Amino acid sequence: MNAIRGARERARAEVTAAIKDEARRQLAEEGAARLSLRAVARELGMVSSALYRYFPSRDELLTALIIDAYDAIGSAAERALATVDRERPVDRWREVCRAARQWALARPHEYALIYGSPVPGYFAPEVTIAPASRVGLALVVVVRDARAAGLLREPADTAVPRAVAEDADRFTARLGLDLPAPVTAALVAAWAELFGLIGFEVFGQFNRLVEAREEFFDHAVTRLAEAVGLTDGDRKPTEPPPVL
Amino acid sequence: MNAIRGARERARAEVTAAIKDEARRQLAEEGAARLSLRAVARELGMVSSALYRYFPSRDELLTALIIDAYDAIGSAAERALATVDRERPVDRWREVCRAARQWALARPHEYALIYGSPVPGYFAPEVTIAPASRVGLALVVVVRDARAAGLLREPADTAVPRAVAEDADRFTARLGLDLPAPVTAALVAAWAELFGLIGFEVFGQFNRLVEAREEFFDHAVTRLAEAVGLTDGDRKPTEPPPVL
DNA sequence: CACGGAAGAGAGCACTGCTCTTGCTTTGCG
DNA sequence: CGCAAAGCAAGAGCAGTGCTCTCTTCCGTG
Repeated sequence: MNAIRGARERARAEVTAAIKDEARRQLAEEGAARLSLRAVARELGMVSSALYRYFPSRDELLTALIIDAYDAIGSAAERALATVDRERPVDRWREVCRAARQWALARPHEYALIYGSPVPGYFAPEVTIAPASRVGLALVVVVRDARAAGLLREPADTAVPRAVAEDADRFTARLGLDLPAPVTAALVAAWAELFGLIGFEVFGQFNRLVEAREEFFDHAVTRLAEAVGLTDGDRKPTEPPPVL
Repeated sequence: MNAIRGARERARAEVTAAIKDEARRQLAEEGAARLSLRAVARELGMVSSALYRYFPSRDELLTALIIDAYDAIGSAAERALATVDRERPVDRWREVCRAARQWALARPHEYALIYGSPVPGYFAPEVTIAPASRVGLALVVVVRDARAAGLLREPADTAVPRAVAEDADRFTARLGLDLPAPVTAALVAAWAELFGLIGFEVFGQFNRLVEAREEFFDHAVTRLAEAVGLTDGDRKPTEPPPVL
Protein backbone atom coordinates (compact mmCIF):
# COMPACT_ATOMS: atom_id res chain seq x y z
CA MET A 1 0.00 0.00 0.00
CA ASN A 2 2.87 2.25 0.63
CA ALA A 3 4.08 1.54 -2.88
CA ILE A 4 0.66 2.24 -4.31
CA ARG A 5 0.10 5.39 -2.43
CA GLY A 6 3.68 6.03 -3.39
CA ALA A 7 2.64 5.99 -7.01
CA ARG A 8 0.55 9.06 -6.57
CA GLU A 9 3.04 10.80 -4.42
CA ARG A 10 5.79 9.99 -6.83
CA ALA A 11 3.85 11.58 -9.64
CA ARG A 12 3.31 14.55 -7.43
CA ALA A 13 6.96 14.73 -6.57
CA GLU A 14 7.87 14.54 -10.22
CA VAL A 15 5.58 17.38 -11.19
CA THR A 16 6.83 19.41 -8.26
CA ALA A 17 10.38 18.85 -9.38
CA ALA A 18 9.51 19.73 -12.97
CA ILE A 19 7.96 22.97 -11.83
CA LYS A 20 11.01 23.85 -9.78
CA ASP A 21 13.32 22.98 -12.64
CA GLU A 22 11.45 25.13 -15.08
CA ALA A 23 11.23 27.92 -12.55
CA ARG A 24 14.95 27.67 -11.98
CA ARG A 25 15.51 27.85 -15.72
CA GLN A 26 13.47 31.00 -16.01
CA LEU A 27 15.17 32.37 -12.95
CA ALA A 28 18.55 31.95 -14.58
CA GLU A 29 17.36 33.75 -17.68
CA GLU A 30 15.27 36.55 -16.31
CA GLY A 31 15.89 36.92 -12.62
CA ALA A 32 13.57 36.50 -9.70
CA ALA A 33 11.59 39.65 -10.35
CA ARG A 34 10.60 38.46 -13.80
CA LEU A 35 9.72 34.94 -12.78
CA SER A 36 6.12 34.27 -13.71
CA LEU A 37 3.91 31.43 -12.56
CA ARG A 38 1.93 31.59 -15.76
CA ALA A 39 5.04 31.33 -17.87
CA VAL A 40 6.20 28.32 -15.92
CA ALA A 41 2.83 26.66 -16.32
CA ARG A 42 2.72 27.52 -20.01
CA GLU A 43 6.12 26.01 -20.57
CA LEU A 44 5.04 22.86 -18.79
CA GLY A 45 1.89 22.60 -20.86
CA MET A 46 -0.47 23.15 -18.02
CA VAL A 47 -2.79 25.89 -17.06
CA SER A 48 -1.70 28.40 -14.46
CA SER A 49 -4.28 27.44 -11.89
CA ALA A 50 -3.03 23.86 -11.86
CA LEU A 51 0.23 25.09 -10.44
CA TYR A 52 -1.49 26.07 -7.25
CA ARG A 53 -2.00 22.40 -6.43
CA TYR A 54 1.74 22.26 -5.93
CA PHE A 55 2.64 25.65 -4.61
CA PRO A 56 0.15 27.75 -2.73
CA SER A 57 1.64 30.95 -4.09
CA ARG A 58 4.40 32.39 -6.14
CA ASP A 59 6.23 33.32 -2.99
CA GLU A 60 6.08 29.73 -1.79
CA LEU A 61 7.64 28.63 -5.05
CA LEU A 62 10.39 31.13 -4.48
CA THR A 63 10.84 29.92 -0.94
CA ALA A 64 11.28 26.39 -2.23
CA LEU A 65 13.89 27.61 -4.70
CA ILE A 66 15.60 29.51 -1.93
CA ILE A 67 15.87 26.45 0.25
CA ASP A 68 17.19 24.41 -2.64
CA ALA A 69 19.75 27.08 -3.38
CA TYR A 70 20.95 27.24 0.21
CA ASP A 71 21.26 23.49 0.20
CA ALA A 72 23.13 23.51 -3.07
CA ILE A 73 25.73 26.07 -2.05
CA GLY A 74 25.94 24.44 1.35
CA SER A 75 26.67 21.02 -0.01
CA ALA A 76 29.16 22.48 -2.46
CA ALA A 77 30.99 23.93 0.51
CA GLU A 78 30.82 20.65 2.37
CA ARG A 79 32.16 18.76 -0.59
CA ALA A 80 35.08 21.14 -0.77
CA LEU A 81 35.66 20.52 2.90
CA ALA A 82 36.18 16.85 2.20
CA THR A 83 38.69 17.35 -0.56
CA VAL A 84 41.38 18.86 1.61
CA ASP A 85 43.27 17.27 4.42
CA ARG A 86 42.28 18.66 7.78
CA GLU A 87 45.89 19.24 8.62
CA ARG A 88 46.06 22.06 6.10
CA PRO A 89 43.44 24.45 7.47
CA VAL A 90 44.33 27.46 5.37
CA ASP A 91 44.08 25.50 2.15
CA ARG A 92 40.93 23.93 3.39
CA TRP A 93 39.41 27.29 4.28
CA ARG A 94 40.37 28.64 0.91
CA GLU A 95 38.84 25.68 -0.86
CA VAL A 96 35.54 26.09 0.95
CA CYS A 97 35.49 29.76 0.04
CA ARG A 98 36.29 28.94 -3.54
CA ALA A 99 33.47 26.44 -3.74
CA ALA A 100 31.02 29.06 -2.54
CA ARG A 101 32.35 31.56 -5.04
CA GLN A 102 32.24 29.13 -7.95
CA TRP A 103 28.72 28.18 -7.14
CA ALA A 104 27.69 31.81 -6.98
CA LEU A 105 29.38 32.77 -10.22
CA ALA A 106 27.77 29.88 -12.03
CA ARG A 107 24.28 30.78 -10.82
CA PRO A 108 24.19 34.50 -10.17
CA HIS A 109 20.42 34.68 -10.04
CA GLU A 110 20.12 31.87 -7.57
CA TYR A 111 22.84 33.51 -5.54
CA ALA A 112 20.96 36.78 -5.67
CA LEU A 113 17.91 34.95 -4.44
CA ILE A 114 19.56 33.87 -1.24
CA TYR A 115 22.20 36.49 -0.54
CA GLY A 116 20.69 39.43 -2.36
CA SER A 117 17.64 41.34 -1.33
CA PRO A 118 14.69 39.32 -0.10
CA VAL A 119 12.37 39.60 -3.11
CA PRO A 120 8.77 39.24 -1.97
CA GLY A 121 7.18 40.64 1.16
CA TYR A 122 9.86 39.68 3.65
CA PHE A 123 9.71 36.20 4.95
CA ALA A 124 12.66 33.96 5.67
CA PRO A 125 10.45 31.30 7.23
CA GLU A 126 12.14 29.24 9.91
CA VAL A 127 12.69 26.42 7.44
CA THR A 128 15.39 28.33 5.66
CA ILE A 129 17.69 29.01 8.54
CA ALA A 130 19.12 25.52 8.79
CA PRO A 131 20.16 25.25 5.12
CA ALA A 132 21.28 28.85 5.25
CA SER A 133 23.94 28.11 7.79
CA ARG A 134 25.63 25.21 6.04
CA VAL A 135 28.38 27.24 4.43
CA GLY A 136 29.08 28.94 7.70
CA LEU A 137 29.20 25.62 9.47
CA ALA A 138 31.71 24.33 6.95
CA LEU A 139 33.95 27.21 7.94
CA VAL A 140 33.39 26.38 11.58
CA VAL A 141 34.49 22.81 10.91
CA VAL A 142 37.71 24.03 9.34
CA VAL A 143 38.51 26.02 12.43
CA ARG A 144 37.44 23.27 14.81
CA ASP A 145 39.64 20.71 13.09
CA ALA A 146 42.51 23.14 12.91
CA ARG A 147 42.33 23.71 16.60
CA ALA A 148 42.25 19.98 17.23
CA ALA A 149 45.39 19.64 15.14
CA GLY A 150 47.10 22.49 16.94
CA LEU A 151 47.02 24.64 13.85
CA LEU A 152 45.06 27.50 15.31
CA ARG A 153 47.05 30.48 16.43
CA GLU A 154 45.52 31.63 19.71
CA PRO A 155 45.11 35.39 19.63
CA ALA A 156 46.41 36.22 23.07
CA ASP A 157 46.62 39.90 22.33
CA THR A 158 43.37 40.98 20.80
CA ALA A 159 40.53 41.09 23.24
CA VAL A 160 36.92 41.41 22.22
CA PRO A 161 34.26 43.54 23.85
CA ARG A 162 32.29 41.69 26.46
CA ALA A 163 28.97 41.62 24.65
CA VAL A 164 30.69 40.19 21.61
CA ALA A 165 32.39 37.55 23.67
CA GLU A 166 29.07 36.55 25.16
CA ASP A 167 27.54 36.12 21.74
CA ALA A 168 30.57 34.16 20.66
CA ASP A 169 30.45 31.84 23.64
CA ARG A 170 26.75 31.28 23.27
CA PHE A 171 27.35 30.35 19.67
CA THR A 172 30.14 27.88 20.35
CA ALA A 173 28.26 26.40 23.28
CA ARG A 174 25.25 25.75 21.11
CA LEU A 175 27.47 23.85 18.72
CA GLY A 176 29.22 21.99 21.51
CA LEU A 177 32.52 23.56 20.63
CA ASP A 178 35.21 25.21 22.62
CA LEU A 179 36.79 28.12 20.83
CA PRO A 180 38.30 31.31 22.19
CA ALA A 181 35.82 34.15 21.83
CA PRO A 182 38.14 36.27 19.68
CA VAL A 183 38.44 33.39 17.23
CA THR A 184 34.70 32.90 17.09
CA ALA A 185 34.13 36.59 16.56
CA ALA A 186 36.68 36.68 13.79
CA LEU A 187 35.10 33.60 12.28
CA VAL A 188 31.62 35.05 12.16
CA ALA A 189 32.96 38.27 10.75
CA ALA A 190 34.97 36.39 8.14
CA TRP A 191 31.86 34.46 7.19
CA ALA A 192 29.97 37.67 6.50
CA GLU A 193 32.97 39.22 4.81
CA LEU A 194 33.34 36.25 2.52
CA PHE A 195 29.88 36.93 1.15
CA GLY A 196 30.76 40.56 0.80
CA LEU A 197 33.57 39.56 -1.52
CA ILE A 198 31.43 37.12 -3.46
CA GLY A 199 28.49 39.48 -3.65
CA PHE A 200 30.55 42.37 -4.95
CA GLU A 201 31.97 40.19 -7.67
CA VAL A 202 28.64 38.64 -8.66
CA PHE A 203 26.78 41.93 -8.62
CA GLY A 204 29.39 43.71 -10.66
CA GLN A 205 30.80 46.07 -8.08
CA PHE A 206 34.31 44.99 -9.04
CA ASN A 207 33.83 45.92 -12.68
CA ARG A 208 36.68 48.04 -14.04
CA LEU A 209 38.34 47.71 -10.66
CA VAL A 210 39.43 44.17 -10.06
CA GLU A 211 40.43 42.28 -13.16
CA ALA A 212 42.30 39.36 -11.65
CA ARG A 213 39.19 38.19 -9.90
CA GLU A 214 40.31 34.73 -8.94
CA GLU A 215 43.71 35.76 -7.66
CA PHE A 216 42.19 38.62 -5.75
CA PHE A 217 39.61 36.38 -4.16
CA ASP A 218 42.13 33.73 -3.22
CA HIS A 219 44.37 36.33 -1.70
CA ALA A 220 41.57 37.99 0.24
CA VAL A 221 40.18 34.79 1.71
CA THR A 222 43.65 33.66 2.62
CA ARG A 223 44.03 36.80 4.64
CA LEU A 224 40.66 36.14 6.20
CA ALA A 225 41.92 32.70 7.21
CA GLU A 226 44.89 34.33 8.84
CA ALA A 227 42.67 36.82 10.59
CA VAL A 228 40.75 33.93 12.10
CA GLY A 229 44.04 32.44 13.26
CA LEU A 230 44.44 29.53 10.91
CA THR A 231 47.94 28.44 9.98
CA ASP A 232 49.30 25.63 7.89
CA GLY A 233 52.04 25.01 10.38
CA ASP A 234 55.59 25.19 9.04
CA ARG A 235 54.63 24.58 5.47
CA LYS A 236 55.61 27.29 3.06
CA PRO A 237 53.47 30.26 4.00
CA THR A 238 50.23 30.12 2.13
CA GLU A 239 50.00 31.91 -1.12
CA PRO A 240 50.37 29.53 -4.06
CA PRO A 241 47.37 27.25 -3.79
CA PRO A 242 46.59 24.23 -5.92
CA VAL A 243 44.75 25.95 -8.74
CA LEU A 244 41.69 23.91 -9.33
CA MET B 1 14.94 84.34 -19.73
CA ASN B 2 16.65 81.66 -17.85
CA ALA B 3 14.48 82.47 -14.86
CA ILE B 4 11.37 82.45 -16.99
CA ARG B 5 12.11 79.23 -18.75
CA GLY B 6 13.03 78.13 -15.26
CA ALA B 7 9.39 78.53 -14.25
CA ARG B 8 8.30 75.57 -16.32
CA GLU B 9 11.32 73.52 -15.52
CA ARG B 10 10.94 74.22 -11.86
CA ALA B 11 7.41 72.90 -11.92
CA ARG B 12 8.72 69.86 -13.70
CA ALA B 13 11.47 69.41 -11.18
CA GLU B 14 8.99 69.68 -8.36
CA VAL B 15 6.72 67.01 -9.77
CA THR B 16 9.71 64.81 -10.47
CA ALA B 17 10.82 65.16 -6.89
CA ALA B 18 7.32 64.47 -5.62
CA ILE B 19 7.20 61.27 -7.65
CA LYS B 20 10.54 60.14 -6.31
CA ASP B 21 9.52 60.97 -2.77
CA GLU B 22 6.31 59.02 -3.01
CA ALA B 23 8.13 56.14 -4.70
CA ARG B 24 10.68 56.14 -1.93
CA ARG B 25 7.90 56.06 0.61
CA GLN B 26 6.32 53.05 -1.01
CA LEU B 27 9.72 51.47 -1.37
CA ALA B 28 10.27 51.74 2.34
CA GLU B 29 6.94 50.11 3.04
CA GLU B 30 6.73 47.42 0.44
CA GLY B 31 10.11 46.89 -1.11
CA ALA B 32 11.27 47.35 -4.65
CA ALA B 33 9.43 44.37 -6.04
CA ARG B 34 6.11 45.70 -4.88
CA LEU B 35 6.65 49.25 -6.04
CA SER B 36 3.92 50.17 -8.47
CA LEU B 37 3.81 53.08 -10.86
CA ARG B 38 0.06 53.13 -10.70
CA ALA B 39 0.08 53.27 -6.93
CA VAL B 40 2.51 56.16 -6.97
CA ALA B 41 0.38 58.02 -9.47
CA ARG B 42 -2.77 57.28 -7.52
CA GLU B 43 -1.24 58.63 -4.34
CA LEU B 44 -0.19 61.77 -6.13
CA GLY B 45 -3.66 62.26 -7.54
CA MET B 46 -2.69 61.78 -11.12
CA VAL B 47 -3.34 59.15 -13.67
CA SER B 48 -0.72 56.51 -14.35
CA SER B 49 -0.02 57.58 -17.89
CA ALA B 50 0.88 61.06 -16.73
CA LEU B 51 3.83 59.61 -14.90
CA TYR B 52 5.44 58.66 -18.16
CA ARG B 53 5.99 62.32 -18.88
CA TYR B 54 8.56 62.22 -16.11
CA PHE B 55 9.99 58.74 -16.20
CA PRO B 56 10.04 56.71 -19.38
CA SER B 57 9.58 53.46 -17.48
CA ARG B 58 9.34 51.92 -14.08
CA ASP B 59 12.91 50.79 -14.37
CA GLU B 60 14.06 54.32 -15.05
CA LEU B 61 12.30 55.43 -11.89
CA LEU B 62 14.16 52.74 -10.01
CA THR B 63 17.41 53.82 -11.57
CA ALA B 64 16.80 57.34 -10.37
CA LEU B 65 16.13 56.05 -6.87
CA ILE B 66 19.28 53.94 -7.06
CA ILE B 67 21.42 56.92 -7.94
CA ASP B 68 19.88 58.95 -5.16
CA ALA B 69 20.53 56.14 -2.72
CA TYR B 70 24.15 55.80 -3.74
CA ASP B 71 24.57 59.51 -3.33
CA ALA B 72 22.88 59.47 0.04
CA ILE B 73 25.00 56.72 1.55
CA GLY B 74 28.04 58.22 -0.11
CA SER B 75 27.53 61.62 1.37
CA ALA B 76 26.78 60.09 4.76
CA ALA B 77 30.17 58.44 4.58
CA GLU B 78 31.83 61.66 3.50
CA ARG B 79 30.22 63.56 6.32
CA ALA B 80 31.54 60.99 8.77
CA LEU B 81 34.95 61.45 7.24
CA ALA B 82 34.89 65.09 8.19
CA THR B 83 33.92 64.53 11.79
CA VAL B 84 37.13 62.79 12.76
CA ASP B 85 40.61 64.16 12.84
CA ARG B 86 42.76 62.72 10.09
CA GLU B 87 45.43 61.90 12.62
CA ARG B 88 43.23 59.14 14.04
CA PRO B 89 42.80 56.91 11.04
CA VAL B 90 41.35 53.90 12.84
CA ASP B 91 38.66 55.98 14.49
CA ARG B 92 38.03 57.71 11.23
CA TRP B 93 37.76 54.45 9.36
CA ARG B 94 35.38 53.13 11.97
CA GLU B 95 33.25 56.23 11.79
CA VAL B 96 32.91 55.98 8.04
CA CYS B 97 31.89 52.35 8.37
CA ARG B 98 29.41 53.23 11.05
CA ALA B 99 27.86 55.91 8.92
CA ALA B 100 27.33 53.42 6.13
CA ARG B 101 25.81 50.93 8.53
CA GLN B 102 23.51 53.46 10.12
CA TRP B 103 22.29 54.58 6.77
CA ALA B 104 21.63 51.02 5.71
CA LEU B 105 19.81 50.06 8.88
CA ALA B 106 17.60 53.12 8.66
CA ARG B 107 16.62 52.39 5.04
CA PRO B 108 16.88 48.67 4.48
CA HIS B 109 14.90 48.73 1.26
CA GLU B 110 16.97 51.47 -0.24
CA TYR B 111 20.05 49.62 0.82
CA ALA B 112 18.71 46.47 -0.80
CA LEU B 113 18.15 48.45 -3.94
CA ILE B 114 21.80 49.33 -4.31
CA TYR B 115 23.69 46.54 -2.59
CA GLY B 116 21.18 43.74 -2.95
CA SER B 117 20.23 42.00 -6.12
CA PRO B 118 19.75 44.18 -9.16
CA VAL B 119 15.95 44.18 -9.44
CA PRO B 120 14.93 44.71 -13.05
CA GLY B 121 16.57 43.31 -16.15
CA TYR B 122 20.18 44.00 -15.22
CA PHE B 123 21.42 47.42 -16.00
CA ALA B 124 23.77 49.46 -13.87
CA PRO B 125 23.95 52.22 -16.47
CA GLU B 126 27.23 54.09 -16.50
CA VAL B 127 25.64 56.94 -14.57
CA THR B 128 25.52 54.88 -11.40
CA ILE B 129 29.15 53.97 -11.11
CA ALA B 130 30.38 57.34 -9.94
CA PRO B 131 27.94 57.67 -7.03
CA ALA B 132 28.42 53.99 -6.30
CA SER B 133 32.06 54.49 -5.47
CA ARG B 134 31.73 57.32 -3.00
CA VAL B 135 31.77 55.16 0.12
CA GLY B 136 34.78 53.31 -1.19
CA LEU B 137 36.51 56.57 -1.94
CA ALA B 138 35.89 57.76 1.58
CA LEU B 139 37.78 54.72 2.81
CA VAL B 140 40.55 55.48 0.35
CA VAL B 141 40.81 58.97 1.75
CA VAL B 142 41.20 57.61 5.26
CA VAL B 143 44.09 55.47 4.13
CA ARG B 144 45.65 58.19 2.03
CA ASP B 145 45.60 60.67 4.89
CA ALA B 146 46.88 58.07 7.29
CA ARG B 147 49.83 57.41 5.08
CA ALA B 148 50.52 61.09 4.78
CA ALA B 149 50.54 61.29 8.56
CA GLY B 150 52.81 58.30 8.88
CA LEU B 151 50.06 56.25 10.48
CA LEU B 152 50.02 53.48 7.94
CA ARG B 153 51.87 50.35 8.87
CA GLU B 154 53.68 49.17 5.76
CA PRO B 155 53.12 45.46 5.34
CA ALA B 156 56.67 44.42 4.51
CA ASP B 157 55.95 40.76 4.96
CA THR B 158 52.81 39.93 3.06
CA ALA B 159 53.28 39.92 -0.65
CA VAL B 160 50.42 39.88 -3.11
CA PRO B 161 50.18 37.87 -6.32
CA ARG B 162 51.39 39.76 -9.33
CA ALA B 163 48.06 40.10 -11.09
CA VAL B 164 46.56 41.50 -7.92
CA ALA B 165 49.40 43.97 -7.56
CA GLU B 166 48.85 45.14 -11.11
CA ASP B 167 45.17 45.78 -10.46
CA ALA B 168 46.09 47.58 -7.28
CA ASP B 169 48.64 49.81 -8.95
CA ARG B 170 46.31 50.60 -11.81
CA PHE B 171 43.71 51.62 -9.27
CA THR B 172 45.96 53.87 -7.26
CA ALA B 173 47.45 55.37 -10.39
CA ARG B 174 44.02 56.29 -11.68
CA LEU B 175 43.39 58.12 -8.42
CA GLY B 176 46.78 59.78 -8.46
CA LEU B 177 47.77 58.03 -5.28
CA ASP B 178 50.82 56.17 -4.21
CA LEU B 179 50.02 53.21 -2.01
CA PRO B 180 51.78 49.89 -1.63
CA ALA B 181 49.94 47.22 -3.57
CA PRO B 182 49.29 45.04 -0.53
CA VAL B 183 47.61 47.97 1.17
CA THR B 184 45.47 48.69 -1.84
CA ALA B 185 44.49 45.06 -2.15
CA ALA B 186 43.59 44.92 1.51
CA LEU B 187 41.65 48.13 1.13
CA VAL B 188 39.53 46.92 -1.74
CA ALA B 189 38.90 43.65 0.06
CA ALA B 190 37.96 45.49 3.23
CA TRP B 191 35.57 47.65 1.23
CA ALA B 192 33.74 44.59 -0.06
CA GLU B 193 33.90 42.92 3.32
CA LEU B 194 32.38 45.93 5.00
CA PHE B 195 29.30 45.51 2.87
CA GLY B 196 29.26 41.85 3.67
CA LEU B 197 28.95 42.76 7.32
CA ILE B 198 26.31 45.38 6.69
CA GLY B 199 24.38 43.21 4.28
CA PHE B 200 24.26 40.26 6.62
CA GLU B 201 22.91 42.44 9.36
CA VAL B 202 20.35 44.22 7.21
CA PHE B 203 19.15 41.06 5.53
CA GLY B 204 18.79 39.18 8.76
CA GLN B 205 21.57 36.65 8.44
CA PHE B 206 22.78 37.54 11.92
CA ASN B 207 19.43 36.76 13.52
CA ARG B 208 19.73 34.52 16.57
CA LEU B 209 23.48 34.63 16.09
CA VAL B 210 24.80 38.07 16.77
CA GLU B 211 22.88 39.99 19.39
CA ALA B 212 25.35 42.73 20.19
CA ARG B 213 25.17 44.04 16.67
CA GLU B 214 26.79 47.39 17.20
CA GLU B 215 29.67 46.10 19.28
CA PHE B 216 30.25 43.28 16.86
CA PHE B 217 30.28 45.62 13.91
CA ASP B 218 32.62 48.08 15.57
CA HIS B 219 34.96 45.31 16.50
CA ALA B 220 34.92 43.75 13.06
CA VAL B 221 35.56 46.97 11.18
CA THR B 222 38.32 47.86 13.59
CA ARG B 223 40.02 44.63 12.70
CA LEU B 224 39.50 45.47 9.05
CA ALA B 225 41.23 48.77 9.64
CA GLU B 226 44.13 46.91 11.14
CA ALA B 227 44.21 44.51 8.24
CA VAL B 228 44.58 47.46 5.93
CA GLY B 229 47.45 48.70 8.05
CA LEU B 230 45.89 51.66 9.79
CA THR B 231 47.12 52.53 13.25
CA ASP B 232 46.30 55.30 15.63
CA GLY B 233 49.95 55.64 16.54
CA ASP B 234 50.77 55.22 20.23
CA ARG B 235 47.31 55.97 21.46
CA LYS B 236 45.67 53.26 23.48
CA PRO B 237 45.12 50.45 21.03
CA THR B 238 41.76 50.88 19.39
CA GLU B 239 38.85 49.21 20.97
CA PRO B 240 36.70 51.59 23.00
CA PRO B 241 35.36 54.06 20.48
CA PRO B 242 33.36 57.17 21.14
CA VAL B 243 29.91 55.65 21.19
CA LEU B 244 27.79 57.92 19.09
C1' DC C 1 -2.44 88.16 -27.39
C1' DA C 2 -2.38 84.31 -30.07
C1' DC C 3 -0.40 79.90 -30.21
C1' DG C 4 2.69 75.90 -29.75
C1' DG C 5 4.16 72.63 -26.95
C1' DA C 6 3.96 70.49 -22.62
C1' DA C 7 0.95 68.18 -19.36
C1' DG C 8 -2.85 65.39 -18.01
C1' DA C 9 -6.96 62.28 -18.90
C1' DG C 10 -8.82 58.17 -20.49
C1' DA C 11 -9.32 54.02 -22.96
C1' DG C 12 -7.17 50.00 -24.03
C1' DC C 13 -3.61 46.02 -24.67
C1' DA C 14 -1.26 42.24 -22.91
C1' DC C 15 0.17 40.56 -18.99
C1' DT C 16 0.38 39.18 -13.90
C1' DG C 17 -1.03 36.43 -9.33
C1' DC C 18 -4.76 34.30 -7.52
C1' DT C 19 -9.68 32.28 -6.62
C1' DC C 20 -13.59 29.56 -7.54
C1' DT C 21 -16.34 26.33 -9.78
C1' DT C 22 -16.72 22.45 -12.77
C1' DG C 23 -15.77 18.27 -14.29
C1' DC C 24 -12.50 14.10 -14.86
C1' DT C 25 -9.27 10.43 -13.19
C1' DT C 26 -7.18 7.78 -9.95
C1' DT C 27 -7.17 5.47 -5.64
C1' DG C 28 -8.12 2.57 -1.80
C1' DC C 29 -11.65 0.49 0.99
C1' DG C 30 -15.91 -2.21 1.77
C1' DC D 1 -15.47 -5.69 -8.08
C1' DG D 2 -17.61 -1.28 -7.54
C1' DC D 3 -18.07 3.02 -5.66
C1' DA D 4 -17.32 7.04 -2.66
C1' DA D 5 -13.66 10.01 -1.85
C1' DA D 6 -9.80 12.32 -2.80
C1' DG D 7 -6.62 14.35 -6.02
C1' DC D 8 -6.16 16.88 -10.01
C1' DA D 9 -6.58 19.87 -14.23
C1' DA D 10 -9.16 23.20 -16.70
C1' DG D 11 -11.52 27.43 -17.53
C1' DA D 12 -13.55 31.66 -16.48
C1' DG D 13 -12.94 35.59 -14.05
C1' DC D 14 -11.22 39.40 -10.73
C1' DA D 15 -8.21 42.95 -9.61
C1' DG D 16 -4.09 44.64 -10.48
C1' DT D 17 0.20 45.74 -13.32
C1' DG D 18 3.40 48.34 -17.02
C1' DC D 19 2.95 50.73 -20.99
C1' DT D 20 0.97 53.04 -25.44
C1' DC D 21 -1.92 55.93 -27.96
C1' DT D 22 -5.06 59.52 -28.69
C1' DC D 23 -7.50 63.49 -27.37
C1' DT D 24 -8.08 67.67 -24.86
C1' DT D 25 -6.72 71.40 -21.91
C1' DC D 26 -4.09 75.08 -20.65
C1' DC D 27 -0.24 77.91 -19.59
C1' DG D 28 4.28 80.03 -20.52
C1' DT D 29 6.42 82.19 -24.26
C1' DG D 30 7.64 84.92 -28.32
